[in-house]
Amino acid sequence: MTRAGGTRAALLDAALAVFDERTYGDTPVAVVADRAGVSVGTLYRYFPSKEALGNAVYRLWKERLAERIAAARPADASYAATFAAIFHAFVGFAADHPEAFAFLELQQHESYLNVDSRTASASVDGMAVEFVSQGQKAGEIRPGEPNMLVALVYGALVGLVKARRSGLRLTDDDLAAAEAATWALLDIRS
Amino acid sequence: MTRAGGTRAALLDAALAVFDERTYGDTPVAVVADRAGVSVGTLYRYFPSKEALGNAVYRLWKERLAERIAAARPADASYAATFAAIFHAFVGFAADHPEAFAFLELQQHESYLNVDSRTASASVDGMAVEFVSQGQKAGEIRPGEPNMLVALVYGALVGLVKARRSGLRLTDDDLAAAEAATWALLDIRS
Amino acid sequence: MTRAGGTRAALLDAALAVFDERTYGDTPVAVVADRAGVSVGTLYRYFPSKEALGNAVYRLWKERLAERIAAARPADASYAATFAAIFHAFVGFAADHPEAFAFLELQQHESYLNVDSRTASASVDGMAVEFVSQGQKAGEIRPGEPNMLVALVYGALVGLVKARRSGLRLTDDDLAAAEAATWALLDIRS
Amino acid sequence: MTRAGGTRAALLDAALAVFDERTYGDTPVAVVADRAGVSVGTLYRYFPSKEALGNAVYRLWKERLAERIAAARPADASYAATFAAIFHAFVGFAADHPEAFAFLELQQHESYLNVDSRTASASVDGMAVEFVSQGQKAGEIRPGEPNMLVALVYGALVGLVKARRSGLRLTDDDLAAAEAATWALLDIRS
DNA sequence: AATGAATGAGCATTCATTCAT
DNA sequence: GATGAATGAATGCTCATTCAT
Repeated sequence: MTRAGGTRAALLDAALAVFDERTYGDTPVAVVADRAGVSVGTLYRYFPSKEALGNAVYRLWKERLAERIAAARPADASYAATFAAIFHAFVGFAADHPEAFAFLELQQHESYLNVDSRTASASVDGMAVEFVSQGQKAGEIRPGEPNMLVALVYGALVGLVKARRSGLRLTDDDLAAAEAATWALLDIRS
Repeated sequence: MTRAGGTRAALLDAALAVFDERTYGDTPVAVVADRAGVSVGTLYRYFPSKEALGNAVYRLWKERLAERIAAARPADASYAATFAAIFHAFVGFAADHPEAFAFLELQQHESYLNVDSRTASASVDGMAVEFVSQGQKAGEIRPGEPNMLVALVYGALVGLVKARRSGLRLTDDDLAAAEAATWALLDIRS
Repeated sequence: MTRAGGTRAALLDAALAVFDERTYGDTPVAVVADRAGVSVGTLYRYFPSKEALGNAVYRLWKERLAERIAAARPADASYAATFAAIFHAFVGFAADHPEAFAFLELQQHESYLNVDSRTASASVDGMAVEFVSQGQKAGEIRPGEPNMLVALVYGALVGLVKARRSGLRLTDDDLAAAEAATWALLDIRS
Repeated sequence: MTRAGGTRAALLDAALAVFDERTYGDTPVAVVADRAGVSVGTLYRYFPSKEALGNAVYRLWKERLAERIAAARPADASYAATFAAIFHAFVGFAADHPEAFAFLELQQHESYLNVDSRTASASVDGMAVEFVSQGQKAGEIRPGEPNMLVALVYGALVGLVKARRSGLRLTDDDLAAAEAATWALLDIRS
């Protein structure tokens, strides 16, 4: 056990770590159990299958990401300011939990995600699409299919995090520039 | 055999098809051989291992993508026009070879790519970085770490293609809007 | 706990029930404990191993069967009447305790029965063989190796119970006919 | 490979042997493969699962038993003579293939037999029930539910073979007595 | 050259048994 | 006494790779 939260939390932590180092598909459950400091049998006491474990990890972190973004959104602010807040929440999440972000966005989960996990994922997307739609109505965000704009912005952010993961060192100024550039994707004035 | 190019080409075709339908990691070599209409033994006559096959597919299509982008780049044109050309080449490649694009950009290859494959990948990136650097010197592309800007743009493009793959229908107007938005990521005037 | 007899009896009851529904070999001890309403740990307080539990269940019911047959045997009666009494005891036992009879006679226990259980089993057989031998001496039962005749009769009865278990519906008249037929196996006049 | 018939036949032979020595449920597939002199992987090339292997063995021998009984049945003969022929076929089969007979009749297969196997099993039963029904119409076999009479006779035969398996030595005279006794189960004159 | 049978290490999962609380 | 979390050996099955034909 590596955490106060007990065995289950230790398993979720260990699973995230090793799923990130290798990949969900390339990680034997024995490796997860080892990392968590428990036996395979114990892992199966907490999760009925490897898939269930993968879904639990996925959902846990998607929900944390969703919460962080939801919490970051200021009540009254311009769209540019709101975007900045959301952008920082997103990049901050990726900075604080790089393994979690990489696991969520850089791996393919199609083959095992269940409906709850997909719902959690859709919730993050939904918030983003809604944000864009409202910005368009307010005349602050460029016109166009909102899902497409979200895909572009989300993809850009994922690309950014992926590049950092590959070794790209970025200063705070760089990140500020990244924010400005990404906002330009949406800004009606660009 | 499904191609004039012979058995090797048939295997590369089959591999791309099944690696896209499933995943490199989830695809038994027997499935590739079946799809190519040959036996496993024959597959191993052309490729010494599954990894070698995966690398060959990866490199083949990364190189085709690089060629298409290189060919698309106009000799003398504004940076905006050059960007438009590159954007179209990229999106056109994804439209013409959706399985290839998905295999290249939507899967994780870290665990098996060899140095040649990584070189081929870097060549696409290198062209993009060079384009951005020159644009910056010419005062047309916003300042900032060129690798970072490339990561943002490349990520946005990948996000766009991924969204289409997930079922998002886009009109030509939508794509024009996407191009404008993505160019705004770089445009010094944004 | 489902019985006045306490935890041990509850475990024996539960074990018989689930060993019949599934099979001794296919039943995890946790299922037995659950059914008895106790924890696995408690099961192991009463029985040192799964084998010990299996043997206890086996012996318990073999002994009950032996007692019932012994009790049914009339003091003075013709062999035909004695046979009828034994037959009824046997069939009555199977009717009253179908799970017990099925567990005893329809499963394979060779892999785990200990010597006490085998002794209990032999006691039932012994009574039958002795009955046949005496009947032969009295000129009422057909000649032949008594163990063989017992095997035929016992097998016929097992076949009958097995058929009922498989869904064959029998009236009282049918059962009377079965008794007559089975007696014919032994009757020197047949 | 232990047989001319090739790997598949060797696996069926090995499976019967070890399923008889232990039990279907208690036999790891690795033991079957070992006995057949092949690797586990090879076993799975011939049978998609352990269940499939179990069914194949079951069906193979049920069909052989059915064939032997069908072949033994004389065209024109009294019911007693026909019964004698069937009895001898049955006991002869058990004598010639004791492991097959034990596997078929002394184990529980309910948990894995598929519909084809059950059909094969029903074919043996069906022949017996038909024989009894016709004998009843001809006034040679005692009245009563034919399935019940078959269950008694079949059970008696199984009991006989089981006893021999347990070490009971029987002479030809004993077997003749067994036949007479078993026929008495059916004979209307008993 | 082509085939496909054979191999065996590797993986997800189960379950009898133990023991700290 | 009772509990149930923890253990880890065992099992069914897969699949990359080899090699005799």
